[in-house]
Amino acid sequence: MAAAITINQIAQHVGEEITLRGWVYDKTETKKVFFVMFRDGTGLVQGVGFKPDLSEALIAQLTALTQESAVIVTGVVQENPKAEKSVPQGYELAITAVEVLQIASDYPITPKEHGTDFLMDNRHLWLRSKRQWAIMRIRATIVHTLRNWLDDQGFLLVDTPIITPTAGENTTNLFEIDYFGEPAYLAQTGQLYNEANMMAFGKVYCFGPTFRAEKSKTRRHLMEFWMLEPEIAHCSLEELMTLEEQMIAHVVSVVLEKHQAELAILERDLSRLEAIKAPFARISYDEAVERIQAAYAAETDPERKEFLKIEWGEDFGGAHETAIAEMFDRPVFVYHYPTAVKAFYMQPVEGRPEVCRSVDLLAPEGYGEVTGGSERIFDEALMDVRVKNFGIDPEAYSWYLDLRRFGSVPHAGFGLGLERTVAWICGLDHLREAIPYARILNRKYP
RNA sequence: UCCACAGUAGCUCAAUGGCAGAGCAAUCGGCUGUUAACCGAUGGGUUGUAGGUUCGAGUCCUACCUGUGGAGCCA
Repeated sequence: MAAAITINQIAQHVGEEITLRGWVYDKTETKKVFFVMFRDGTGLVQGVGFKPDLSEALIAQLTALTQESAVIVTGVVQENPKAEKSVPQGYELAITAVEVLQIASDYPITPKEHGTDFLMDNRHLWLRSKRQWAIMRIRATIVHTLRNWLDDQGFLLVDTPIITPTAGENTTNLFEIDYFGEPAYLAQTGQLYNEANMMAFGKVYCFGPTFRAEKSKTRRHLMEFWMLEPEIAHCSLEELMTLEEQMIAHVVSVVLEKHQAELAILERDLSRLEAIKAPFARISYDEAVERIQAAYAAETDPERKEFLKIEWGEDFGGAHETAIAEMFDRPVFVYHYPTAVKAFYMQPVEGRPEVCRSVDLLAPEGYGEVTGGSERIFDEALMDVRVKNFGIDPEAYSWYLDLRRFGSVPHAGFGLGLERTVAWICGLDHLREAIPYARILNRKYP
């Protein structure tokens, strides 16, 4: 019995007879030759069966194989530069034996084109496709790299709860659940707990799913998405930006280093990723508004022009973010947003309380806001005023207000939307492909 | 919630108000180191639902359902 290996190890076994455990990805049969593409989760390799060399029994087995049938296949690894659809490229398997575990019939996803609705209904099967394979592997690397990088920088992972008694940011847009007769909510953010954890451990982060019951119906929104949220004691907004740009530039470089094959499958423009080097541009909200207004003045298409309209004080829409991002070849920080459009806990700018010490990072190519962060208010009296003005019940937040009473320090933090980061790095046109099972408006199946 | 578009074979789509079709997939046969292979044959339909106009509706009208794209909201 030949040694069982995985396809990603195949280059180390040229000339050897090996065994693969996987599935049939595709099959072409001619009078003389079988070409069976196998996948095993680690890669794709074409198996070749030259009929005159095969036993009748093996020919019968290969004839019966269908797309997505489960097989254990044995063969001799050969180099073949023409095997360019394989991953890794350049290898194929001369089939010597096949053990069939299950014959699949009428697999719904064919090599031809399909519509979004059909693919989303078959997401559990769609994940087997080459493109989804590439995305999920890059997503895993992004998660791994982000966490490792923070760990190496002295951050401590401290998990925050998913079931929470009160709203994190916005009082609407919460998923309410029945907590033994009491209302509770799925977390929109771990940030408030993060601040408590930061006071305990200095530099912390949480990473987990967050939930927004927004009736958003765009390519940039999910009801359930994963967020990485670092929170740092004694950190200024400028230091926060430096941390973010180093972290993100590092993640992009690791993906470029480890996932050339996956990026090729996704047909990603590598030059756009290779440009992602720290430092990133930093512009104020004031400057951003001026730049958008200039773009508005220059825009000739009346439809596009309408979306670019903006007055100082308004938050950015998708078109505004894209217009700003298009002016740079790498992500751009926009800082000091109007206090009125941001959350209650953001520190006002000294001498200019109408803007706050907040910063969003806009990804290139129209991928929008990938991080949002700020310095937090640490003065107890100011926090009390803000809580009152935002109509927040101080009783429900008394544990949070305690943080300003017991050893309050200046601090800052941000949240990074994982799916937006994945979509940007992979060059996806919709967030639904950036997460295994997307929860989007009116869709929770499968 | 609002705006726009769409719903016809397993999938992707055609069909001036007048016989409901093609490609792919499936099945069968042929052919070729193929890789979205190619060639031939076969099977496959309550045209999203309900109602209306009409001699006649996939097509026009009304309502609803579902989906897609976008707005607002946000990461």
